[in-house]
Amino acid sequence: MIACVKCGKVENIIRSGFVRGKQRLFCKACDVYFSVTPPNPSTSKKQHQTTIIDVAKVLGVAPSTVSRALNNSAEINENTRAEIIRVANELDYRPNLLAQSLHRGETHTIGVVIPDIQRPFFAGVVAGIQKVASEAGYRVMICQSNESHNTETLNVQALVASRVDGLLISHSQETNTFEHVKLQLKKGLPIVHFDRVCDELDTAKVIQEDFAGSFGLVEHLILQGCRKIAVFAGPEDLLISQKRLNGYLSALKKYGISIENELIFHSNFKHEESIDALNYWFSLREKPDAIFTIHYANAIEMIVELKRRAIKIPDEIALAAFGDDLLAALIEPSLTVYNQFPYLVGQEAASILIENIINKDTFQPFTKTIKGELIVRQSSLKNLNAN
Amino acid sequence: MIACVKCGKVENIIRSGFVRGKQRLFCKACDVYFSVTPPNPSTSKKQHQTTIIDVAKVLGVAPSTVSRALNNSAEINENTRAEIIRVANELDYRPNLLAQSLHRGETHTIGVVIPDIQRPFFAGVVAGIQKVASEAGYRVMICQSNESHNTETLNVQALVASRVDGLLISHSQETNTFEHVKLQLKKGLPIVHFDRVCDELDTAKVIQEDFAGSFGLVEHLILQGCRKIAVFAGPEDLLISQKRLNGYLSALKKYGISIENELIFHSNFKHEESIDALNYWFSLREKPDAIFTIHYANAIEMIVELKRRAIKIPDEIALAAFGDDLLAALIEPSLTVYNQFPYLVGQEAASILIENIINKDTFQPFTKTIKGELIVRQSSLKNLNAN
DNA sequence: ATAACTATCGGAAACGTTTCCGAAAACGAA
DNA sequence: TTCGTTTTCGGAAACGTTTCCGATAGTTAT
Repeated sequence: MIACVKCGKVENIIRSGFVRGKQRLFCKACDVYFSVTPPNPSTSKKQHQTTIIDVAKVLGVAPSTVSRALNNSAEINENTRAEIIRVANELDYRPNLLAQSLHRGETHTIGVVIPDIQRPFFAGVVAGIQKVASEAGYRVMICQSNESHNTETLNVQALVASRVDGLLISHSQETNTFEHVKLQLKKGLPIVHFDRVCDELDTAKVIQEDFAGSFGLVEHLILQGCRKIAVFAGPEDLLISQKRLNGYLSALKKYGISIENELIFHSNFKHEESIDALNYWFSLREKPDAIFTIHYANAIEMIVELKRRAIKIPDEIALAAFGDDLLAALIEPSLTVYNQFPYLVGQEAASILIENIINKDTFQPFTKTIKGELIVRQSSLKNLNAN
Repeated sequence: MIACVKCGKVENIIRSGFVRGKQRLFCKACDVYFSVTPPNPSTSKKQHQTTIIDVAKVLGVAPSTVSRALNNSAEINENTRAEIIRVANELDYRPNLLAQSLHRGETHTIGVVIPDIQRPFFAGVVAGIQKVASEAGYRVMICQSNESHNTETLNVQALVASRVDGLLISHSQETNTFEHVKLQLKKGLPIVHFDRVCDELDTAKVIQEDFAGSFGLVEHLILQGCRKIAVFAGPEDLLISQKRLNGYLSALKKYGISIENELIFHSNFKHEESIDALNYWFSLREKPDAIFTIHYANAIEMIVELKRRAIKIPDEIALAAFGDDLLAALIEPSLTVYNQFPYLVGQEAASILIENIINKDTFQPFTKTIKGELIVRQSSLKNLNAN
């Protein structure tokens, strides 16, 4: 028979139901309800990371004293501090950043949303981001959208839940509405866009010379004597595709070359589409004498296919592409490209975001353009080959 | 004149020093000390992420009620739950994972330490890791050691401070002592090694067939008629280099080919060393007729250099390498390789780690070997070219 | 009417860390 | 000795969330 938790007597106890799998009792004398608590299971000493409380116990001081010692406070005796630091090192104390960040209201973590880490451009950007972040004492949390708007939205939500101090975003191909970003911007979260930016949001941006780079590549093809230049573009909604396409159109216009719609092929950058475009263009009565792809991987795919068809590059058809990689230099013929300097893009983006985080109240969003470089290689050198 | 905080009188007040930039006062009547607190600065309503407390205030319920509603508790009325969920969505409530993880004692985050994200092998591994982790509800935090033992140690410490639930580690080239990992293992942190593992630690491991892959590549070269096969190895301390070198040695032995020390070149995988090795080998009285590199990037570098020297591959010298990439297939001559399937390595490693995290008390470390694939390409096909 | 049960809400305390404050001892000046 | 200062420690409360418990109203069975 169970005794009352208040008076200790058993004669006035009646049952009062089962709640949460446990018998509840009522003492009529005291007007008190209570549960029958099972015997305390042996709380085995569980392995865990050392806490400030563990260090404090070893030394017989308060946790606040340990904290002061480890954090350059003036209100700690130097001998006490040295002793605390000694024990903390002995016990391999590592601050719990969860607790620390919860208290401080900042995590020193920046979230990065990119389409695909396996793409050399984005791997390069991430490397640049990590370099700058690391030097500024920030961690980096990377998410991949895999070109899906929905995944991108989930990524943003997960990073917000992790309470990142700021976001670096390069949008997925699919993303054409931006509520998920707008909402966080409104809440005051620092956000910097890079590469695939969004013109309707007042964020800082790091972009490349999409227009000028494109213009320069097409101009170079024109100066090589090309007159029927086909362009393999991306989705019509994708801002960088629009800009690069405009550079193409502008170069044609400058040199008085008429624009032919059948030479403009819109795609989702897929391999099969590279082949489709080639098939289409080579079925025309007048074939193109040059191809410009706005994403270099498609140019690689086309080089492989043209070589398979024994079509001579650049004699029969020249190639030029936006973006660079070691492969572009080593494939034969080597590919004429516009190098975007992804590592530098990453560095700039991280640098601007950190400035935004630190000077949150005064930061004014701006756009930083990273100047790329036209690299002429074998794939477009028609005149040289004419010798 | 300031009044006593206790009795409200001013006549018994004396000064009692300056502490923390503020005047302290003493009331002789009450025997009470206090500071002069400056007027409360206007606490402007600061923008922040919505908390459970915000939702609770809107509805006039307790925070614990909101928590119960959002977490499938049985002790919440369905109407109350629906109302709370409605308001939470309206206010875009996102759980604060810092607080949640602090309470639950787990972060659902796994830490990954790799040498370099820009290396396609590791980018592929990371992609595989992220796939499995994401499906299991885990986040991934990636750190790069940049082949430095010290940076690797700092990475581990940072991840521990972030209270990751487990670690996936591929060691840097420099790392030859493992105290930093042993310490965390002793604290019960789940750890899985992949690729560059450590044999002295009782962790689960995901490895490739270093020996067998190497053996197969060298055997293939021998069957192509090569008899003076040079090997471009890594640092002597690096375990994967040792294993791949052993595969080389074993294949030579199987076919009764004597081992010549000048054909074994140890390096740190640097580009300049690729050139150094070629210079050395071509200065020998008897030049090698094949080269096996244990890291494919060096083979690429050598192909470029040999072509520059107008040395015919594979007629004069064949090449084969450990590791694969698109570039290996597209360079000319295309490179014979052992493909390690990095994405699969990443998937397996993440899968094992998550199992370790979930079944922490019963998990037994084991080693999983990922079977790779020998891919014969142009760089080693001597017999075919003899026609 | 009494006993026993169920449903569901609010409050308290925990997680680890930080920072503010008072307490109290020590010191220096008048 | 009194007044005024400095040093430095411990305690309390905050950060956001979760989970345990009791409180209390309602329901059912005897």
